[in-house]
Amino acid sequence: MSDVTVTLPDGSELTVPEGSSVEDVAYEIGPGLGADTVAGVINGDLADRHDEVEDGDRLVIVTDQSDEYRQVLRHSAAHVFAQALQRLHPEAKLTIGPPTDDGFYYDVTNVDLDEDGLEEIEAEMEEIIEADYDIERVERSREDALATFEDNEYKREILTEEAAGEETVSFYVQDDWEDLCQGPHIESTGEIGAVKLLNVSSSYWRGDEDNDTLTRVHGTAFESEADLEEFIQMREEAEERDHRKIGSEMDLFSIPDHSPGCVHFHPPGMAIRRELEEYIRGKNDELGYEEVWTPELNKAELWKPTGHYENFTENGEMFNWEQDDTEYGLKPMNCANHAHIYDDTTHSYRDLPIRLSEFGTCYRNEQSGELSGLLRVRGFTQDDGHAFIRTDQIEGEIRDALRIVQTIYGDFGFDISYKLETRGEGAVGSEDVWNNATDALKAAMETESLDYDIEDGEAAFYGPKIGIDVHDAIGREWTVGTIQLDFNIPRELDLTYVGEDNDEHHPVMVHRALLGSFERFMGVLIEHFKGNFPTWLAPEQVRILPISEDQLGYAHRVKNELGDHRVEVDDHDWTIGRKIRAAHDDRVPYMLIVGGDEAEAGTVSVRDRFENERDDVATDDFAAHLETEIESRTIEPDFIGE
RNA sequence: GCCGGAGUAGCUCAGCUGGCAGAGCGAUUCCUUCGUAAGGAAUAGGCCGAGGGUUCAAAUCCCUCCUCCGGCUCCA
Repeated sequence: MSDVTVTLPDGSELTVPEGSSVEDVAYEIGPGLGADTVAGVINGDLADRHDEVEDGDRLVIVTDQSDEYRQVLRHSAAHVFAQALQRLHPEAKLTIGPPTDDGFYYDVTNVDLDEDGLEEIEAEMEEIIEADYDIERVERSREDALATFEDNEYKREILTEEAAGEETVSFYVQDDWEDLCQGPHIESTGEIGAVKLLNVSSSYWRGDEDNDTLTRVHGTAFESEADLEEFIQMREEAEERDHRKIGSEMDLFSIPDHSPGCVHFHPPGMAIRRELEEYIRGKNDELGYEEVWTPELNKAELWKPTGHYENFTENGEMFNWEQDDTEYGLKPMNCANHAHIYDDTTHSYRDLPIRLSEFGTCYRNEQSGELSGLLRVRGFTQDDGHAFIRTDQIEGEIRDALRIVQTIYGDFGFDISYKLETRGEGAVGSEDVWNNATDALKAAMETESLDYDIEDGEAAFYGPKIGIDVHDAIGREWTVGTIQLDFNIPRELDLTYVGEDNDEHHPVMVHRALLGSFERFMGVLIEHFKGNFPTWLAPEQVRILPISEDQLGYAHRVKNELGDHRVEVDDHDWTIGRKIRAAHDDRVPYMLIVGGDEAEAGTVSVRDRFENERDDVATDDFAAHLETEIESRTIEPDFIGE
């Protein structure tokens, strides 16, 4: 018998007899590890402990101490769910049930489920766990499996497509129940310490909206009840972070029923938006952008040459209508208008780059089910900008944009990730042109030493895109800023500049939005800070709290001394304790408490939202600090303890 | 758009086996003038998301629509 050699995580190699399983290798390493083996990771993919290793494989042994263990446990929990479901609803058809980052789901059909039904199933799951059934892997012929799923077209499809060409397929059996599955799984149902079914929603078979609608049940599982408790608590905290809740508590914005997907900014929310606008204006100035403004309402023909019209009307995404025998529309993007401004005069190669920026309000008729607070809306204002450049200016232009993006997200303390979206269906322009543009973006990111994921086929129709992604409170990923490189629209619109050679050339367009849209950015910003905005952004930066009515006059004098900032005097007929409580609830960074002593001494007593306090502060000192703190965009109030 | 859930006072919610629309917080007024996370009392506030139906009687049951929430699909 010949041997095979596998590479272990520490880089060492181990030679084992051919036909050895993951578990055999583990025993070879040590009997303790062998006994603890739950599964393996072969060349990056989870594998059953009985799976054979092949020569050259990279192997990681998974025990109940491994990061992957929870994934295996949750996959088994999905099986326990499916078994419980079929005990209570034998007619239910199973499709797929994988683990996810924070739990598992199972897509089922032919059964009606609601929240009450979930409780019943959860109770049944507890019994299955209590019974501690062994989970065993059984190999069966594909023919046999097909016969088993005579009336389950989904499992049959998996067998005829994914498992095409396989002689045998694996089933996992627990008690009298089994499921077609590649595994791996834990040894017995009793290993699951805690399960919870979270909600019932829906999905499409294979994620395609032309396919059948399935019922998706989300759940989660942990090694212990304590871990589950922690998870539930984290979810509750995430709910507290929800920008819709905070937005209403802080009176930042509303999205009334009469304007679905269109945000009404209230004065406190607009204060934040204005700060963001001024901040970005500053960045655009640094980058050499000139601000313009273009209208939302245009004739539909504006978007026809570029392909925007076709792209945005295909799925009804553009608001457009006939009026006086002419078709009009609301702009879904700003580039066509900016291209017009560029094209309105002639340009020399010496003039380039020409950079136009606009806080441009766009409208897109997003599907009703997609709307979500500030994060997905129908009317939004991009901090948009288009640079018209020569090909020799591409690298510098993209790198400048990437650098400023890093500064900006650093200023807010955001964790961001980059992605590169490449040419997809419906793209305009030749593949060569796209490859050049994509390579240019890659080169710029690599020069800047940025890590990025590639998302094939996800780009806009006119050019490849760098997306800057951040997470919301419940872990959903949203693209905020973007940088896109476009060789196509300048050709389609025949935009030109006169080169050194006295010939006309097409410029290259860089489309970029640093924050993305003010709406989405504010949504993630609210969740990021949980409403506790840095002083420079806080709608109310300082609240002055007089101890009694006698100090109202002094309180207003202090307000005047603080200059042009967002300062309020609390003139309620409340006790000081109540005023402090209210200021904390309103997330005001600084409270200045003024009583008789302060009025006499000309001082203030400072309290910040962390409950730090300092008495007998000269008003000037606080005013000077406030100025500096706002100027430097400090994330947390730091007058006390600096 | 699809599947499921939900819409009651400014906010959070109770009432929903049909029978006079409720609470807490907030707001207003009065008392209190207070020293570091909610002082006391009183008052006001509602087309029970909209429209239709069943019924002697509908917040409650049925239908249609609107909006929101969670997924899916799609995107800044």
